[in-house]
Amino acid sequence: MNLDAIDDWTRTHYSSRITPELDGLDVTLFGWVQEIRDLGGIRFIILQDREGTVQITIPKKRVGADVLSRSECLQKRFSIALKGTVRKTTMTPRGIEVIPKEIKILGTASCQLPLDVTGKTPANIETRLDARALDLTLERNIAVFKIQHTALEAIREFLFERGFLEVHTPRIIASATEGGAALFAVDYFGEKAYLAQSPQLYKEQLTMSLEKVFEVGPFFRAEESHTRRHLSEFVSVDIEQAFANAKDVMTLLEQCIQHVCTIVKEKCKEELSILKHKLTVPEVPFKRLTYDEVVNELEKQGVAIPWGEDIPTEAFRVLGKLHPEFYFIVDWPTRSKVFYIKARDDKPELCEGFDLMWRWIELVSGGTRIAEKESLAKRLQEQGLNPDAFKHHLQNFDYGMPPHAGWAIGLERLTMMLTGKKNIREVTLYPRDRVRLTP
RNA sequence: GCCCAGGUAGUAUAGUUCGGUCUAGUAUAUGCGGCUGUCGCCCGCAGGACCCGGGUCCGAAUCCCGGCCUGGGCGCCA
Repeated sequence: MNLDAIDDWTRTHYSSRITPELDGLDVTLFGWVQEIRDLGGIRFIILQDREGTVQITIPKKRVGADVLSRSECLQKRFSIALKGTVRKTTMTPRGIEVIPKEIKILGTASCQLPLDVTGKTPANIETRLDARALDLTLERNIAVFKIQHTALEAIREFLFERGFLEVHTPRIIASATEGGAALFAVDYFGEKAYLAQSPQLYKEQLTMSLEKVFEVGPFFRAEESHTRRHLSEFVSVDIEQAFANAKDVMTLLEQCIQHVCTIVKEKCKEELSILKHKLTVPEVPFKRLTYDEVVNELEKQGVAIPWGEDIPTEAFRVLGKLHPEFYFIVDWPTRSKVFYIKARDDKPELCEGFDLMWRWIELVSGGTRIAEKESLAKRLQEQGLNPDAFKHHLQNFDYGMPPHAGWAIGLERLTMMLTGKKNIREVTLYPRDRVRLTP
């Protein structure tokens, strides 16, 4: 098929901007054919773009020969441009339609698509991810990522206003930053290197200079996780603040979460309604449960956890039923948290780390960090890590490391909360997990 | 890594219990034809599938074994 050139055409309106008030106006639209309904003498084409759809109506006897012949060639997912006149009508749900004067065919598509692009015949997640670029054209999927975008915009706005600087730390690193999670190895000019699992040590170092920093970026965990809430590559929203402790950053966090919910609820009404998701703006402060309280609550529910142990998923699910919204878990046993979390001065067996839970899912984790070199080296050893591997990090503690604290939000998990999606891969454009490396 | 469940047209499913009218049904998608107000349009026609390999049996989509793939759960974690 011969394709048309765009020439000097430019879009005048997105589909969603066509309103009855524009009756009689000539517009130029760009987009894709989503659906064709041909009734014989009249043909309806649903034109889709990023913002929605609009009906193009072709009364066959009343349009030019060129419009007629081009419209006959159209198939689903063809990308097209058209110039036409807006017409107010009572015969479409939105009260408008566009009568084309000129159509350009800019791109074609195969006739048998791997997914139903109108979204009426739903496909399995596996089929959808295999054809993810096409899957993402569905209105309900676009809605997810518009919400994610809006959430991120709200977070940035919130942090900028409070004087945080956005930074970028290395993704390629020489050794483990946290010890625990497994790393992906990469070849770095013949040397062994790793993909970063977290910006933790770098953002801590930056509190010495930039004081308040945040970073949004992908991190990598080579865990063999096989769940609806884990990815091998995920996006973390990390902050770190000098001259602050856990209490300070917890207040910051709950305000940030509240702000995000407020903004998303306000700006994404349409998207939330497409997803049929009710978002409630949480009240602050969030509940603060201590580890001991949690263990006691769970015991009453018949779930026993030996003191000092981490809380297993099954127990979190029970906990999520008891606390169906946001809640912090604080005063964790020191030995259950990563090495850089500061122990309490009064009770060293407890630490100043916290988790922000949403129902049963860990959404954020953070805490006051150890700012003193000897304590940090000691904790490294206690956790079975080699302080020598961290000497580049440790030496910075000789140069004026301020007391500091911070947290990290799992962006995809936050998006799950905001959209009501139950599988993290739904809220990831191109998810990477134990078994998926493509597309 | 461990434990469950499952693989049927492009997509989503019925059928598998208890092997035989299954020549594998349905919806949607696709192709062709018809239709001037559809909006999950409608009507007619057509083509399109039992994951792979082995076994049991007169006979396997169905039972058995092995493999591959997928989904979910656990552990780990955000």
